[in-house]
Amino acid sequence: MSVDGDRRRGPERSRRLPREVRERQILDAAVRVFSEHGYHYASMDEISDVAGVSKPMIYAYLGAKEDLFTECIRREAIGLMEAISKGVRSELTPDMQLWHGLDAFFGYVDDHRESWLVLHRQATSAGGPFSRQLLEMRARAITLIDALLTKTASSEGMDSQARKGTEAHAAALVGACESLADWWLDHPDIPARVLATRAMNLVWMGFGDLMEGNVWTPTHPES
Amino acid sequence: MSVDGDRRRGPERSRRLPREVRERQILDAAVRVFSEHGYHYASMDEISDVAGVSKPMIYAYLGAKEDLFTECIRREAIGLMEAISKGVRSELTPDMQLWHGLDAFFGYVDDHRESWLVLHRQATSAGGPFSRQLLEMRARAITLIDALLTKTASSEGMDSQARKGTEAHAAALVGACESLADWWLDHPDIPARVLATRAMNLVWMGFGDLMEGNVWTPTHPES
Amino acid sequence: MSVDGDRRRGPERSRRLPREVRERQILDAAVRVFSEHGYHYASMDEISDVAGVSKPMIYAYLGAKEDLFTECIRREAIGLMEAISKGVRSELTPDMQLWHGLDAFFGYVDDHRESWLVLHRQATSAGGPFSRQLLEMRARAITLIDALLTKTASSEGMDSQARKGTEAHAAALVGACESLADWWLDHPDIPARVLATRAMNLVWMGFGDLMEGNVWTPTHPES
Amino acid sequence: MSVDGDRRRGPERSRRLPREVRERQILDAAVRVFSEHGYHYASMDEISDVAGVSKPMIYAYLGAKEDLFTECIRREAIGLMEAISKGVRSELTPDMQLWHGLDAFFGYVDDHRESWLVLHRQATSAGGPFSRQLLEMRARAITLIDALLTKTASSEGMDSQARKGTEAHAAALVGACESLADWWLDHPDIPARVLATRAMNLVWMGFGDLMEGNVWTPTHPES
DNA sequence: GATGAATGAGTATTCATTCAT
DNA sequence: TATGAATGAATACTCATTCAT
Repeated sequence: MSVDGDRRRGPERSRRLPREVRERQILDAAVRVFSEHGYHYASMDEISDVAGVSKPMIYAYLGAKEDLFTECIRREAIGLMEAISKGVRSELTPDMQLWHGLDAFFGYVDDHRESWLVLHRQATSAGGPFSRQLLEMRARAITLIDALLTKTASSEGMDSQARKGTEAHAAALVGACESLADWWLDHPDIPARVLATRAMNLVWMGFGDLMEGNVWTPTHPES
Repeated sequence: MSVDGDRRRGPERSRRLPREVRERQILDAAVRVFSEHGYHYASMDEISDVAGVSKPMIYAYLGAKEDLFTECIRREAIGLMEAISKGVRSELTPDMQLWHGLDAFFGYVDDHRESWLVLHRQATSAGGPFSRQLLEMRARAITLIDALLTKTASSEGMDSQARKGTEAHAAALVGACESLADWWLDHPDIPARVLATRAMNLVWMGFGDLMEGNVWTPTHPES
Repeated sequence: MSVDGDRRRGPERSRRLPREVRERQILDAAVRVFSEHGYHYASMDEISDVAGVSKPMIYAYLGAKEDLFTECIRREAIGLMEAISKGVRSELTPDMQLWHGLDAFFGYVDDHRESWLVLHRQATSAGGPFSRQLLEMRARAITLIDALLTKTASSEGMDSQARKGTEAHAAALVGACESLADWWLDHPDIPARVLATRAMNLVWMGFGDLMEGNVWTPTHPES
Repeated sequence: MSVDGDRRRGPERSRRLPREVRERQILDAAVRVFSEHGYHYASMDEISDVAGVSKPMIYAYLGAKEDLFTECIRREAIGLMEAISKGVRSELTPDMQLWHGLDAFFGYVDDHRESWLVLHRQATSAGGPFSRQLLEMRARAITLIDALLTKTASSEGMDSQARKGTEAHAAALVGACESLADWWLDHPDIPARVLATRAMNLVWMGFGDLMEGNVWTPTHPES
């Protein structure tokens, strides 16, 4: 299948490294391979090859293929959530929190396409036990957004009926962002910030407003 | 692996059926099995079992596993798009077209969970050659929505900058609907119509409006 | 494997033919397919296709694949032997009999490459039960030649030691002719008669004589 | 299919052998099985069984069935050609070179029936990509003999017409030897040397001479 | 700590062959 | 007579996983 004779190798297979380093090597390789071929078409052989480590090491350090994949997702999910969390500072107003969160999200995806691919494409549908990891992250994201929306809503005295819908609304927003990120892969010239703005408008203004020329913009644009 | 000893069988293995019928049987079984286990964990053995047909028939009629899966996607994608198309009648105003399209979408997903699972979850990430089929359908959906949005925009004299964004907006909407449909799986009590309404509001009104009590509703609610 | 979409078909699948005709149709197709792909790579499907007859017919008329192949060999072997026999008329002197036999052999191979391929290449090594059929034909040929050689030998008072070797000599001659015929496939410009002459010289004169300019030629060259 | 319940096993399945050794074991087993059943009827299962090695090892070390078979042919062809080359020492006169070459050939076949079977029977007709390997060896042999004949011919002032025929003559000789070797399988009592002598006489003297009592003999008969 | 050697268990795919019509 | 429909049985090949060193 993978015919490339000059198999790119990872680190020059230096010996006797501390466990911590090895683990990172392996995970890096795994993310790369998983993002390239998908969970099922990725073989432990290739991962060990790319990592510059023998297969038994992988099993010793990170367990079976499933565990390895799960760990990949976990690591990348944490990375993504951390990036987002950094943006969402609690001293900001809800809408600015949301804006910075979106901005951080698209910025992260921009910088870590492989991570994003693993998280979104592979993890979603790799099969059984992985979705959970992913769904949890998604759930966290939805909850986060839901909280923001709810806070806004209650502070502005939103009627109770609309309030009920915030969770669904948050789910929709997450999906919209994922979809935008996907769509982005085919339109790579667009800067991250533009996408973030679009997502923000989608949530905040709605298409109806857009038509009337009401566009949301960050009040204090940065950098 | 598959532990159910009393393997459920499909049709009572009646013999000598015309090709057309068998093909449908097989596709039905395939959709069922693929939606349940995912592409990779689905085995031809189980599919043939569920279809009540021997494996050689499957290969004779529908080709290798890849072809079979592709055909599943194709059939379901067509089904979904037809359902939607039925809603989007061109004599309606754009917003009503959009509304009926969304309504049809959620209605279809409600009635054909398996089909939706195959289309959304499995096909997205099954690996190589399948995404294309899927991406095409998605692209068609995006184009369709884009057209609606653009028509509205131009008829209402939208400024050119916002008009540029309609495709991304459409992509976001598609993603949002997918995500809503997914989220729905965990909240099955909500009626399809409610979701459609929410999606419509998301697109049309934006959250800002929602907070102000501006809620879009179909002018002529039906049934 | 066989990708030719416009699968050449045999006779226009006319119906209700007498058994005899059908059998010939089938055998013709079989010889063609076997000679092209070899016994194992030939599929009953392709044969039935080429013959313009459904598979059950083949089984009804000619039995299983093995039987079919055996019958092919039988028919072609008979054809070849008959051609040769026609040349070897008993009223001729032994050397002229041999000469005409060789001439007939190369002439036949020239006219029936497919038959020859089936007989020589496929039948030789197709595996178990076929070689017999082939070996029998070969044995008949060897016996025939042996008889000629022996007759010559005894009529010329050959010493008994040399006489013992005639069978091996005959075997060698048969092999030499086969090899020549094979070699011929790569040098198709050479006329059949030239090869026959060469074979004759090989047997009759030996290389030593050839060097001395002793060349055997048919005394009465024809047409 | 293979009915011998008490499947003979190869080496006592000793563990942890270096790759080189395993490869030889596997090739030995493969030659044995291929020579016995032929390429198509030989199953990888049986080969792995006979080799005392699991199938994955075979694939890891020697590749797919085709590759394995090709490698068998290559190894055996090299063995045969080396044996012959040892006999054909360039300081000898051409006829003695030829004689020793023939002697070496029949000696080798005598000692390695299985190898010969694989080379001659199976490789000839196994189907597609193998014949090449074989045909190359054959071509080498023909060229070798052709060179010998040509050298003799030119040194003795053979006329140009006869000289042209040496390649065909060589091809015929190769075929004759193969045929003799085959025929030998049914007459195993005959010593190799006798066959070599007969082949030599066939080439060198021709039947005509034989009848006159002219027999070629090695001037310095050995062991 | 690190790995080359080794395998069990599974899966897609094919093909000769035979009913039922 | 003639065939489309149907299958049992086999086989090549792969991959995650684990010893023995």
